[in-house]
Amino acid sequence: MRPYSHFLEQIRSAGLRPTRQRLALAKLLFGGEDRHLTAETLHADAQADKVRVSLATVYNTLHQFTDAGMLREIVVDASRSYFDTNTSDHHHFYFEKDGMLSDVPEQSISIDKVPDAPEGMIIKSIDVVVRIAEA
Amino acid sequence: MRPYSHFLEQIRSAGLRPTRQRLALAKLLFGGEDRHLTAETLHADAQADKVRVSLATVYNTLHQFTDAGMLREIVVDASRSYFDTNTSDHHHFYFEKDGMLSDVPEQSISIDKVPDAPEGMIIKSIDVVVRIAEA
DNA sequence: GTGTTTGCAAAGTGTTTGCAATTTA
DNA sequence: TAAATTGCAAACACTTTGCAAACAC
Repeated sequence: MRPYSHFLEQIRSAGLRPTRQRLALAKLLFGGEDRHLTAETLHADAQADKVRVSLATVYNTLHQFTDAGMLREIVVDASRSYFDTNTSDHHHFYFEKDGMLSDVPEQSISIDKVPDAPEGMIIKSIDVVVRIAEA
Repeated sequence: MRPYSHFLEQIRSAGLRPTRQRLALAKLLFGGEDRHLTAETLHADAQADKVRVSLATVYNTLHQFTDAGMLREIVVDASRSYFDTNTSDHHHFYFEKDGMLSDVPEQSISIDKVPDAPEGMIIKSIDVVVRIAEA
């Protein structure tokens, strides 16, 4: 597990004050394996970990971390926001039945020929979602 | 413009009764060029066309048409549902600034190597969204 | 006539906001 | 102590639902 100071520094360099809540959430988010999450699941994790954080603060923090490039938002469902601690370029399987996300193994998909952005615009990202249903 | 009977038949074959509302919406949806829309925009179009339809019925109809394969739902924004009258396999540009969608020209992008679906599951679709921002 | 569909208003869901109290620096 | 942050509850935007009246067949 990374040292406490790592999270502290990470939060500071995002221009944010390392509050108890942000430190606890950063530890949950970045302290282990990469993960996919929603505000609800992170809030539940915090509670399970006996960390007192309001849902509003979870939302604020998720957005602040996303703006700082520490998280990536994944849009797969019209009614829930997902975030990914892995901000590198990769694609997702979305299991519609249970609302779970997982990464598509890097070598198993590839995009040829990236389209040009219209004049005066830039491509922010190319998001690929492979929707999975039961056979 | 397609004849009235076309829409009537299209709705019937979806197992739905061709009500005044469904006919009017089908005409708006399928009577011209392919289009991208939300419940709100379709509702506004109906009003502009002097068609009295409630927003609830617009939502119901969009889902019924989607289930019947007449529309395709496009997920690009965590807080709004988009639909596309073009149900064939193609990808989208999403302009974050104004919430507009447009098709990616077919030849300008291509997916190599489609990943395998996990055991016992099937790939329902592979959705590609190219997010566009101002330069 | 029977079963389907509509429209309304109410309820629901996930998310954001306003603001006083608290915390950080 | 000045500025940032938190938590609550209220507000929000979009969508769904319950149900009586209207409609299709």
